[in-house]
Parts: sequence; structure tokens; C-alpha cells
Amino acid sequence: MKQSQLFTKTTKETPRGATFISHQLFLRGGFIFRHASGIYTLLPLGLMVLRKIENLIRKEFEEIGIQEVRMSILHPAELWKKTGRWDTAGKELWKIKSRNEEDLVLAMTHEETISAIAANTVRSENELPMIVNQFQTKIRDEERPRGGLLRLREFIMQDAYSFDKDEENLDKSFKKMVEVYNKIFKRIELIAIPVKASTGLMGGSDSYEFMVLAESGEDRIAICPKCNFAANLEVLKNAEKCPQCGTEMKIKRTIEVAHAFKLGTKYSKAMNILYEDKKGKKHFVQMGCYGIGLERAMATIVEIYHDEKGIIWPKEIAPFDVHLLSLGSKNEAIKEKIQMTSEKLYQELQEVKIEVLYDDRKEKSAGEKFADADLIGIPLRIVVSEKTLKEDSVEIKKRGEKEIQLIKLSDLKNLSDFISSPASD
RNA sequence: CGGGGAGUAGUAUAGUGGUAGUACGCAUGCUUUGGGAGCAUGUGGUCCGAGUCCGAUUCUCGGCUCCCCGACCA
Repeated sequence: MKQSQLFTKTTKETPRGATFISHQLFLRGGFIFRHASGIYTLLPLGLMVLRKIENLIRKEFEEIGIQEVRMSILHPAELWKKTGRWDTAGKELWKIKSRNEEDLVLAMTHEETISAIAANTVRSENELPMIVNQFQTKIRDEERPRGGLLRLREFIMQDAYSFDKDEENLDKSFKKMVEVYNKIFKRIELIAIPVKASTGLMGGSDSYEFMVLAESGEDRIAICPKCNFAANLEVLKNAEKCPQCGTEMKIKRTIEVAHAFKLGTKYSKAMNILYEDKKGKKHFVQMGCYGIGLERAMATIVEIYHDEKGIIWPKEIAPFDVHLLSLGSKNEAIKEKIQMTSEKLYQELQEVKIEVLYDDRKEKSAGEKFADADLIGIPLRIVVSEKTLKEDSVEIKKRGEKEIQLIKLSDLKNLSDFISSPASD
């Protein structure tokens, strides 16, 4: 992508009212646009990051046989009345009416809809276990949206639902999901601690929150420094001593990026999801649900991976692999050579499937291009300039590192090796 | 839902009971190109409503919006 063609621009100024670093950097870098509190558009760069996260999750899920669906976000009120949540969900549940005075609900979550489907599809023990997933918009009338993308009124959630024949198998599905979540968080470079939490509105028997340690976090959890046992403060009555080893617990601020619930039979009973065992006897299925807030995960990453100049994206979810900067020169001939070299490099990188943001802007000063590169946070920066061409080279620098290397133009074949090498710490 | 802060140009900010200023941006021209570059010209603004006053962007009241802390959530 040529930066001159990019829909958005960056700004130097920190927008008024943005106190969270991720919020500031997203706005300044042109990743998002705010329409109202907790309501944002994802601009091209923001959408690219979100899709990277989404696709990474999708691939991990495909590998363990999870199917994908996309459920509606308009739900008939009747569904929510069946489970009782029409009354118990509170003000967060957004209720609307159609022109015919039909009561509808905007999807706050999808237990009701998936259960309605399962009630109509699950028949026999042989069909279980089953896990289905979706990436879909959730709409919640939040009392207090905050921190840009950290807490939204409208957001994309990855939400998966498991169906099992009994509790023992539910435990297996649950474990499988926790394992895949750990894998996902590792890939997006978040250290997410599974923390025992209360089940709240969702109901069911057991739940785990995936908490990422962050200064700007809004939750407080207790962690045992010795055995790493962690629990939400609302579940733990006595937060001073670890219930497992008796060591004094430490309180840390965290952001909740995911939540996994064992729902048990709450929804299968309400919605009549029954299977027949081998003897022809009917049983309610055991359900579980598992969700990651995509925008929140994205914002959490920025809360952790940034410096005073901008974002430092982890490799797997950066909007581009390479930021190619083409600088100017007062010498016409050199200027032309710089342009030709960068243009060629841009084409070559794309040919080997490296995603490049090419700063081809002619009117921008070198300083501004560097500042933008730091702000946007693409993992690898390549500079073509008068200085580098004197050495028949381009300059390569990793975002977040100080080291700058010159690489001969003739050695650029190896660039893709260089890019795919694991990020050093 | 309780507590606190804030609304002035596209953005960030200053100031004043009497003609609203600066910087950035944007537009045009020229000059520039290794850390948000220079000169010139131009563009453009007091959240809404009521009240006090000769006069309100400023004071008072009401509303709306945004941000932060607490409760809840992904």
C-alpha cells in the first residue's frame, strides 16, 4: 500500500479527552475514528490489525475442528424471555421495537441464539462433542464506555460455544478451549493469566477470566508469587494468603481480554437442547462459552507494546510487515534514483508476499516520515535515501530497537529471511 | 447509578462583560528533504437553550456531549 493513497492521516497532537495511551496512539495514528463514547469506526490500519487477530484465531480454531457460523445481531425478544434474561440482563441489554411493535433485542451475547439453533440440530449422543464459533458484533448499553477501544458499546467478539453429553466431557472441551486460548495469546504476545472468576449474569458452574497484567488495567486480581495461583478479588474472600500454598498474595492491575464459562445445563434446559443416548434416553446437553473481545485485545496490546514515540506491534498482528520510507534529496538525479530504487523494492517485496506500507509521499520531510513510522509501529523499517544509496544499500531498523543496519542492495534477496526471523527480545 | 473534570477553527490551545488570538492542518506559489523544515498569501471558531445586562464566548440556571474515578463487563 502506498502511504500517499492511505485514507487516513496521522496527527502530532494528542486528541483532547484521550487519556489512555492506546486510545491516544490509535487516534493519532489514524487507526480509529470516534463517533460517540464507546462507538468507533475502524479505519484501514485499525481494521487490518483486527483482521490479523481474527484470522489468527480462525486458523487456530480450524486446526482443532471448530466450525464457524455467523449469528444475527437482531434477536426476537421471545428468545431472551425463554431464558429469563429479558428481565435479568439489566440495562445493558439493548431492547428495541420494530415498526409493528415487535420486541427485539440487539445481540449483547449469543447464548440464546446458539441454543435455539442447537435445540433444532442436536439429536444424538453421537453428534457430541461439538464446538462452534463466530466473530460477530456485540451491542451493549454500557454505563461507562472507556479508554477508547478498551470498553466499547459496540465491538467484535470471538465467541465459541461447546456442547457435550456430560460434565466430564464439558471439562474436556473447556480444557481444549483454554489450551487454544493460551496458544492464541502467546501468538499475539499477550501474557494472559487464567483467573478464577464469578459467573455473574451468564450463570453456570465455573468461569475463568483471561487477565493481562497492565498498569492501565481496571480489574484487580490477587496472584500468588510462589505458585502463581490467581483469582479475581470478588471470588477470593481473603486475598492476603494463597489458598493453595499460604503465601502472601500480591494485588495487580489487569485487563480482562477473554472469558470462558462452564454454562452447564442452564441454557439447554431453558431452550430444550436434548440428545438421545444409546439406550434412547434423553438428556440435556452440557454447554460452555468462550469469548475474546477483539478490539479490547488490540488495545491491550498497545497498552503494553509502545514507547514514547508510538506503537510497537507484535509481528503477527502488525498492519504491515515492512514500512518502506523513501526520502528526498536536493539533487534531482539522486532523487530520481531514490524513487526508482524504492519503487522497485516495493514491487519486489510484494512479489514475495511481504506486506509493505510504502511511504512514497514527496512533500513530506524525512522527520515526518520517521515520526509516522514510529507512531504506526510496523515491525521493520526500511529506508532508501541519498545516504544509503551512497553505500549501494538500504537501511534496516526494527521498531523498538536502536540498532540500524545497512544492507547492500545486492543482498536484498535475503531480506525475506531477515523479516521472517523471529523477533529478538 | 454516585463522585470529579472539560466543551473556543479540521486538530491542539490562549484570552476577555465591549472588534476572539496563537500553533499545527488545509489551499496556492516558491524554497526544502536523516527526526513533525522555511517564507509569503489565503481558509476557518466561542456546544445548545433560557436568564441577568445597553451589551454574554465570558456571569447565573437548565440541557446535551466528552473524559476520569468507583460498580459491572470482553
